[in-house]
Amino acid sequence: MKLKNSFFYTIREDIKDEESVSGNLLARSGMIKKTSSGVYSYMPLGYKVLKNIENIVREEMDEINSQELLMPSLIQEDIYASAKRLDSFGSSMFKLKDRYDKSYCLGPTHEELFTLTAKNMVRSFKDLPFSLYQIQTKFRDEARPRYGLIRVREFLMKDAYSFDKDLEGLEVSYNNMYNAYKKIFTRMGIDYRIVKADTGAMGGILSEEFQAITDIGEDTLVFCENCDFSSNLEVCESIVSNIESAEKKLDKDLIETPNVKSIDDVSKFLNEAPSKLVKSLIYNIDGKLYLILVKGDAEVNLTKLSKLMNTENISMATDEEIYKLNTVKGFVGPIDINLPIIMDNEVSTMVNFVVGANKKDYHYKNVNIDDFKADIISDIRNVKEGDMCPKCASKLKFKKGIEIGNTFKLGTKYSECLDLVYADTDNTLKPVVMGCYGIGIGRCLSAIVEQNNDEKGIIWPMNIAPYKVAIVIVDTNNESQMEAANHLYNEFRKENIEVMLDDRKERVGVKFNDMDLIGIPIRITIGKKIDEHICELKLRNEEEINEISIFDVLYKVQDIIEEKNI
RNA sequence: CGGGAAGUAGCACAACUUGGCAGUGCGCUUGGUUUGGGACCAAGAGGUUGCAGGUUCAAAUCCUGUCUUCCCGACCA
Repeated sequence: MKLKNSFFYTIREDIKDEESVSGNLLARSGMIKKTSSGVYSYMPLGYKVLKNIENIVREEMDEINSQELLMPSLIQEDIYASAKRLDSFGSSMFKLKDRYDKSYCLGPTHEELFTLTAKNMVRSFKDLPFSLYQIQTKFRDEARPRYGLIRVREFLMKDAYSFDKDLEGLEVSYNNMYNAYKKIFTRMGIDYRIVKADTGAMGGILSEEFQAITDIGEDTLVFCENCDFSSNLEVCESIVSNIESAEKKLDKDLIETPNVKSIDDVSKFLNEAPSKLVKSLIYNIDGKLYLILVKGDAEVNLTKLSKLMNTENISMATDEEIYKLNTVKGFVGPIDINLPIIMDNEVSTMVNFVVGANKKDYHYKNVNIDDFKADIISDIRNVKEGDMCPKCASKLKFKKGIEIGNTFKLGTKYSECLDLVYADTDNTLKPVVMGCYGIGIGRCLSAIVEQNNDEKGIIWPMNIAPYKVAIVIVDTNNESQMEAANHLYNEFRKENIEVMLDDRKERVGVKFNDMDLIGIPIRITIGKKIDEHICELKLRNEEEINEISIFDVLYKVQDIIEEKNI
């Protein structure tokens, strides 16, 4: 592409509306443009990057014999009713009506449609296994879009689905996909980790997430310092350690704690560590109130609580609901309260602890678990950094990540709901065993930028860059420079090397800064020394500038591209 | 959905408190001087101050409503 006479712009100052590094750099480099909250256009340069990402995905999907197709975005709403997902997606589904008042939605995910599609073909065990995928726009009405392309309401997703006759088959398909994903993210140059995750609205047997490591990540990931254990915080099992050995005091003490409400306040007021207190929270679980107990320095894990109680309908009790109970907000405790109690298993290791007295301005000291009755005792807390690894008992540490891919062993959830069955060798009808596998294309793009940038702009990995080479002409009025640059440009094009020719009538500093901002990996500068057949070669991620003969440039560039391509 | 902030030229912002010609920097146009890391001088173009209503002789400024965007939280594959 020749920059003169093309659609190309950059923005010099920070964009007020884009706080995240990736969102800001992508907007400033003229790659994306927001049209409304969580909805973006890809400009020519950004679209080239997007296609490069898509192509890596396509190549690796082809490699494992997954076939591409394309489904609609406009979908009759009742398709989602069959697997009871109208509720689980609920308000995050974009809904609309046609002129006959029939209900449609913009598809948030496509398990149902793919399952129905498979029914067109699957009759017998001989038709299995196979896998299908698409790269298509998904719509989710996010409560709060943020961080540029990372959490958006309309986004490109690669979603793949595998169809097998049994769990052994699924295991093979799943592993194929899993390995393909590893190759895909490695080729994109993303620093990622794989963690165990919640199956959420997808349902099924197993979920693993591919997480790009970055500080603005919305997920907290748990790793072991010693072994290969990894998990998303929301499903990470907590191990009970540090059983307190002090002797139990027989009598609890009622103590006055005027206006001392939060764990922090109580801890300071009594000069006791938060780990000597028990946090009492009232939750509304499926319409019924429960008292939840965790150690003072622990957090309740809603995913675990939700699984334990087998419902997604969980929220903190409202002030109104608490007001009706025989307790006072800020002084809630397990003693003499008329609520079923769900206690975290770590609380059972505590002795002589502090709880609210269900009475304004009072707490109990020296309380022990014999002083009340817990109805359910289970792991309902988040692990903390430094806690014991569930696998090897070493210490756990945290990192932040962006979920860029997710793989699910779905099992037969959808095939049973939608009657996708096959005749087995014994002529009995069995449900097809499915897996589903997603990659957020736009999120990959953002994650790459989050991980690859400096104060000057984006540093694209070779495989992703919109153009691999930028030829910068120092003086566009100089005929020999123009001629040499154009000649080189044509040479590159002949060799199918994606090249950008900066032939704009700008000062050279402007061109250098623009090429740095948009992150082109290789820069060739054609300047004064062109009369001696010398030009300059500089890599975006290195400081050094090398003078080389114009006749060697093509081969040198080919070498660099080959070396950096994965 | 709860809390906070903000909407003024393509971008970033000032003027608002105390109502009185709509401003600055970058970018853009023209001319000139420059020319290897975001040049300089001069002259210009560009605005329904988010939108609607109200108060007033007069509203970017005060009042009411509304829309939009961002941040923290809730929610979320």
